[in-house]
Formats: sequence, structure tokens, C-alpha cells
Amino acid sequence: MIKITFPDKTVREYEAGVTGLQIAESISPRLAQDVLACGVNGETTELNRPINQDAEFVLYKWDDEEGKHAFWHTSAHLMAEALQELWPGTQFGIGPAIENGFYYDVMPPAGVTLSDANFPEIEKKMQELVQRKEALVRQEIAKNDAIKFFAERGQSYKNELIADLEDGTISTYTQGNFTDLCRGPHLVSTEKIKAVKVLSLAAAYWRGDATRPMMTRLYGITFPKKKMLDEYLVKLEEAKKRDHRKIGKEMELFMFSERVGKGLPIWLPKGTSVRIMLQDFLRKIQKRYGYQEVITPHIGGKQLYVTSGHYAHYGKDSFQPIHTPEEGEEYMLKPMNCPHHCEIYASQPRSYKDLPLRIAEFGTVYRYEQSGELHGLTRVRSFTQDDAHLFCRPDQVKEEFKRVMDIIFIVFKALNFPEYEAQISLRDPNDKEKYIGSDEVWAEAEQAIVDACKEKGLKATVEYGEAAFYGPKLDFMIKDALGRRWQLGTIQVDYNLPERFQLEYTGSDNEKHRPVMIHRAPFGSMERFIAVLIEHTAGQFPLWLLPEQVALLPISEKFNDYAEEVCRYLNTLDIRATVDSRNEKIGRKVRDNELKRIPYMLIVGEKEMNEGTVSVRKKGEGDLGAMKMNDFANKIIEEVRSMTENF
RNA sequence: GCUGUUAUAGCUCAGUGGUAGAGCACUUCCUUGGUAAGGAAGAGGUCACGAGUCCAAAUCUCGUUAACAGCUCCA
Repeated sequence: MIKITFPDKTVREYEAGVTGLQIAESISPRLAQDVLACGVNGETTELNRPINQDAEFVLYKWDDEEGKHAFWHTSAHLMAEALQELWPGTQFGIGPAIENGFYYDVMPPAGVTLSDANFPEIEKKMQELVQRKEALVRQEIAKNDAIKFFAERGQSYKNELIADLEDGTISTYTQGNFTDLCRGPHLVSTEKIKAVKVLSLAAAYWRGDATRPMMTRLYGITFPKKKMLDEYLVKLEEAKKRDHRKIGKEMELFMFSERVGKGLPIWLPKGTSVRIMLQDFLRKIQKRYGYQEVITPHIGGKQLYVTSGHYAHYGKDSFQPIHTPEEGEEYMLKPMNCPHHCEIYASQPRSYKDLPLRIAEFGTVYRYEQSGELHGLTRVRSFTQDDAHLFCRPDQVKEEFKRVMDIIFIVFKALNFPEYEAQISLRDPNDKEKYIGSDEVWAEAEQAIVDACKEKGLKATVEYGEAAFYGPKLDFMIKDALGRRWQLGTIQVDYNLPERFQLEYTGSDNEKHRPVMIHRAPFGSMERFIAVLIEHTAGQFPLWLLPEQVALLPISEKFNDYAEEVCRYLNTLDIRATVDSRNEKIGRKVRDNELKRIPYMLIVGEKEMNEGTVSVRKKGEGDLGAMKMNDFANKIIEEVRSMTENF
């Protein structure tokens, strides 16, 4: 007998060799039906693998990441099986489960080109294969046998993968006639896959290497119930409606012009208004946290970037230098604000008593992003960072770091971004050559970040090898409407620039010391932040961010005067209201755009005029009925206050 | 940058070798005061740009530019 410990710490005894499925059956038949995979001592495995010794045990259903993962991973195999049947000779690369579904990189046989026209037949074949209720059979295989097996089937990509694996750790999974090199885990059989959809197709380099052949990547998603697929597809459609590029156009927030250039956003009046409100909001907080705002030029002498080291690193991959009529004079568009700020620091002698020095700037920078990378407002070639550089003593790093985290938390809270992810990026411990600075300072800085997160109770994933070459960092990520992750807030510790710019301060010991620099941007960039904000709110910004909070619609021109009067009254209370000029003639005509943008609409006619009231409609809530002007004004003031007072 | 797809009215799109289309939006007039009203009339397009094939190109071919999806990249 062996002891099986469940997550709630209860322990049950089973015969040695019991499988996860049998354990599930012993609890309830319903559970046995729903369960997809199980965890044994922290390792996710198949339900039919025997358990031979005492173990911590957990069952994974659809709602668990591990369950979904196994489900989609098996689905990837199913799709591969379908492709093999439809186009024999197809070579397979890798086919993992991803956040939403799975993909498989394949190389169709010569002469075959896959397109979305093939999706229906692939789906049909997958469904047909599901009907066969094939079991997935795991087999441990010796390296040489594996190589021979896949070589016989012409699967050279698989053999390249095997070459990197250690003998004794190699396994395959077979369902029907399809055998794949795979670590698992999988479903016991494909029969649970009830709904399949091939979503899209794209090219991807083999192993992400641009010098290697380009494979066809097929994305798909599957569900245990047909209804779930339908719901997912509806959700996808909904997400597309929230796309910031679409809403930005509709709301006239920003635009692009082919003649101005790709990746160069142009902020329209309404977008500019939102952006200024956001900047003012952050200014208010930064002032409280001891920041001083500066303004620096959009270009800098080439020597500035030679000094900073960016010229050597990125010179060729940036916008090229600007030349003046004078021979040999070169300027570069600034790709970041740090060097300018370093010059500010260096402009006068600094004492330890002056530190930390916090220099902030809404600095517009220009980066030559590859053309295929450009994406709405989230990836552009000219953007404005809500940048700041903190120059501090080494012993102040942790404290400053925590203060920056506070600001980021305030921002996320004020804008209602509860679902951010935090990532600590540290050095690759095996490749210390890549990084600048001594082991000690790195260890110290990394520890400071980890400690700061711990002390602030922030859950962050740690990624090794993701640090910048000049220091470790903490990034905050938010997902857009389609679940793509974008980095917004960032805090980075930098030992490189102070060194390169020979920055110093005089310590209490009357000796010169080198300050530590912290780069930080709570929004990341105004462009990206607003893009994500649009997608999260579907364009319905918080009240305090809006260009106008209230639109007044007179039912007919007879009531214009009353509307104007109400408007003036609201304005005296600092409530931004306007009579919608498009509706002066006929009050009923309301443009979709106005309805999308403005949270409150007041409709006035004879009844209201006589009673001194307004008919209130709130976006998303509909008709709130007639309200006395005072009551309405108080309601708005209360609403705005409740959102802003905690900042 | 790479692979693929796309580009027609302000917006969403149809048109696939033979005189440029619809819905919404816009302008004017009529009707109606009530939350995306109805009717009539009208304006708006070198069909992204440049070459080529053809009697004839929005349509076919090539190139350019831009956008979209994915890959690679992101100081």
C-alpha cells in the first residue's frame, strides 16, 4: 500500500501501481469524468501512469492550467496526426500548448502549401480522428532507437531535437498511426476533444532562427464542449471590437499618416486631452514623491551616445545621425532620455546630502523599430516616456525602488488595472560576461529588487538572463484585448551610465563616490499605456480622464438657452460639460461616437426646463430619470472624488 | 527585416477585364420635439502609388508604399 496525500492534506491509502484515474474514480465518478491530468509530487503526468510510491497528489481539471495544458498539448498531436493523414510526408517541428490553445510548426511535403482554405478539412479530419477514440501510448525510448525511428520517417527536425536530448530521458507518444517525440504529459485519449478550431496560420523560423528554414505554424484551439468553443469565438470577436486602433480612430484620439511616416503617431485633440490628464495626474504624484521635472532637447550630439555606449550598441540600428551644414557635426534623435539627465546630474558638484536626486521628464524618444514590429500605439517609432532617473547612494537603492513601486501601484489602482504581472529580470548566472559591472554590485542590486518585492508583498516571476546589460530590472506587464502581453511600468537599476558619465558625489567621508542610477517609467510610455487603457475600458475612460464628462442635448433648438445655462452652472462646479453642437437643431440625433465617449448625457426639453431638472442617461446604465441639477452635480462630484482622492 | 494577407466614398464593405456601388455618416428641404426618428433630393472616389499586358485594367502581371497576423527584435 502507498500513501496518497491530497492538496487539503488528507491522506488515503491505495495499492501500489494505482493510476490517477483510479484515484479519481475512488472519489467520485463525476470527477473521474472531468479530470484531465494529475500532479504527482509536483510533476504533471498522465492519468494512466501507475504511481508506485507515497506521493503528494493533485487532480487537474479543465479549470486548472495543467489540465488545459495537457488537453491542448494532446490536441496539437491530434492536429499533427490529421496533417499526416491528409498530407503524408509532412515534417513536424514542435507543437506546444500555449496560453490559448496550441500550435504546431510543420513543413508540408514539397508542392503542398497550406492556407486558411485548408482549415475546414483539417478540422474535419481531426474530428474524424477523435471518433476513433485513440489512446495515447507513452514509450520510453533509447536515443539511438529514437533517431533511427524518426530518420526512417524522414522527420529530420525531430532528430535535430533528439540530438540535444540526453539518452534515457527520451519518450514518445503514439496515438493511432502517429508517433511524436514528446515529454508529455497528455490526456489518456483523444476522445475528450469535442470541439476543434484551426485558428490561423503563420510562418515561423525553425527554432526561431532567421537563418533556418521557414515553417508553417498552424494555430488551433480545442474544447471539451462545443459550447465553450462558441463562447471563445464570441469572446474573440468582442476583443476585436476593443482594439485600441479601432476605438482610437472612432473616438478621434490619434491617427497615422503615411506621409508623416510609419510608426509615428499623431495625437488628435481628444487624445491629447486624455494624455495631458494622465500626465498631470502623474505630475501630482511625482511632486509628492520629490521629483523635479525637466525638459531636454529631442536631439543630442553623437558624442553623448558614444559616451553612453548606446552608439556602439545600437548605432547601426537606430535612426541615422542628423548632419548640419557645418562639416563633421552630427546629432542623433534621442532614443532615450538618460544621457541628457546624466548631463544634468554632472552639471554641478553633488553631495551625499543632495541624494537621491530625482529628475523626471515626459521625454519623447525615437527608436528605429523594425517595420514588421510596428503595432498601433503599442509599438511605435516615436513615443513619450514618463521617464525619470533617480541618482542615489548604493544604500538608498532599495528604499528608492520601493518608493517607485508605490507610484506604480497608485497608477495601476487609479486606472483599475488589477491584473498586471510583475517580472524580475536578473542576470544569466552562466554568462556573466554579457553584463557590465562587478559581481558584488550585481548581487547587491538583484538582492535589493528581490527584497523590495518581498517587502511590498509583490508576487513577481523571476527570469534569469532577461536583465539589461547594465543592470537588473522589474517590469510590469498588462495584457491587451487579445491577451498579448505588453510591458508598461518598468524600474531598472543601472551601474553602467554613472560609470560612463563619471558621475560622482562627495560622501560624508569627503571622498568621491559613484551614485547608482534608477530608470523608471510607471506608464512605460504614454502611447502604449493609453493603448492598453483603451482596450481595458473599451474606450470608456474613467471620468476624470475624459475630455468632457457631460454632454447636454437640447431636444430642439428651443431649449438651447436652457442647455447653455445648465452647462455654465456645471462648469462653475468644475464639471466639464458642453452642449453638443451637433444636436442644436434636433436633439434626437446623437452620434455613436459621442455616446461612446461621454459617460453622462443630459437631455433637456420643456418638461425639464419648467421643473428645473435634467433627464440623465449614464453610459452603460441607461436612463436614470429626471434629476434636479444640484443632485446631478453632487452625484458627479462624488463620483470623481471617490476615484481621485486616494491617489 | 522575414513569411503570408490586404489596400474601392469619412466609416464598414460589395464589385474579379467593358461608363464606380450599398449601408451608415455628411449637405439641403419636409415631417417629428424624447434618447441611434421617417421621407425627398444632393454632394462625395486620379479604386494606395508607379510601370507593364490588352482594343479596353479597380479587376491580370511586376515593382513601391502602408496596414494586418505571426516569427525575429525591443536601449
